[in-house]
Amino acid sequence: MTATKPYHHGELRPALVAAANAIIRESGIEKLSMRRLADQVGVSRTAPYHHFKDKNALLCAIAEMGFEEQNQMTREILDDPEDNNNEAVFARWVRAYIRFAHENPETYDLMFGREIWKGGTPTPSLQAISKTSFRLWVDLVAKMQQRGVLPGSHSALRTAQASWAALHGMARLLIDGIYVQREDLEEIAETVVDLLTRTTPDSH
Amino acid sequence: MTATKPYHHGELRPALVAAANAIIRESGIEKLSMRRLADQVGVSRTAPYHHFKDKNALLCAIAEMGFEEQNQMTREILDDPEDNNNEAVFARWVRAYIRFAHENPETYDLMFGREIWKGGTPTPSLQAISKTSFRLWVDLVAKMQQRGVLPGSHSALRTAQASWAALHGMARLLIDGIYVQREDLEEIAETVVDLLTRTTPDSH
DNA sequence: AATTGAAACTTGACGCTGTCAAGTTTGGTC
DNA sequence: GACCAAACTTGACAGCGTCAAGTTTCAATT
Repeated sequence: MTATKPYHHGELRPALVAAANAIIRESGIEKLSMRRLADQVGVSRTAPYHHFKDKNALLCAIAEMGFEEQNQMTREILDDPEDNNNEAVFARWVRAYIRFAHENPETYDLMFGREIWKGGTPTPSLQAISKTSFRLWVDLVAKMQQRGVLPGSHSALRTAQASWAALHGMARLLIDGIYVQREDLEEIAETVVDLLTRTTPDSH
Repeated sequence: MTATKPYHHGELRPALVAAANAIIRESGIEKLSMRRLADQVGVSRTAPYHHFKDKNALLCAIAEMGFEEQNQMTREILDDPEDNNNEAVFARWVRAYIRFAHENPETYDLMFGREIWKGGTPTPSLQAISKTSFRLWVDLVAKMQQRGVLPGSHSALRTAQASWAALHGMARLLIDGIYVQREDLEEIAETVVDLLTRTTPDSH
């Protein structure tokens, strides 16, 4: 084993992302600083700037990973071969979405929060993947409309926007802990699903 | 006019709040610093600390004002004497909520955002007024349930939590500008209202 | 095998931040 | 007129993002 640490780290970029993820997971985004991060990985303060233009760029990279994970999750549900059960798919997705937000609150904040989308400047690639992510959601909504699980009274896009807003609001409720006891969240999610999926009286 | 500025400002606290509000309105929360604020008002860096324990306390005070404004808005709609029109009240409230978020995005962020509720420590008085605010919302939801505008399938509390999540999600959509063109927002709001207010088939 | 150029990394510095400690000025009360 | 508490100031410290200039290393060309 090479005891003397080499000048070149060799795997700095992935190491940085991993360490950054660990920090935000354990201490929150506000505790993540470029200097602390560099320290943790064992390089000098400015070394990270050779792999990320900005702190913003670093945060975007983390958010991007979050979208990748979430998209994969969505695709699994969308492409489930033995998806005979019309009703359950939508509820399953909602549960999965909330679970993701619950298990990765800080990443979720980066993905959808002010830090990047308002304060900072989302990377082109981040914009791209978030767009893809939403498109997947629209697809799923359209499918649910065809099945009569979601009402077809508005376009798939509008319905997707409206229902995603509901989901996002719940995630925020969960993460920020306002207006809600954490134990109640599951029941609230159920309520949201019920409110959204009540098909119109003209079913048949 | 007293040309030589006196040692005691006399109205520092309100002046600070006003200046802080102006700063966040024009430049966003991230541009608000205690030093810049003090500078703007014309006092030394640490003068504000005699009126606010913390930066956090200052932010809480601003958020509190936001809740006061919003609560007054809610009460006006709740207590409207000539409220004959069952349907419209709910939609009106939703529009008002979204308008508030649209016109005071930075204040809205403070009221419900991470900065205070996760990062910082909400003042007791802020907690109190936000609780009041939510209670008003539950009251309105209960009223709407009695009128059959909102479904009574779940308790007023759950329904309020779920529907508020939808509203909050829309506000975030609007403010952060993700997944949505600003012009579409009105139509999306309408969609949300439609989704929530479709009364169940068992109306009578 | 030596040279060269780019990439990875370091140290130093600047201006910004929140806030603590200690000192100064002021207005009101006994 | 003395005194005290409140309002306010200056100085200081540690931390932040990041730019500029220097050093080390690796890999490819000659």
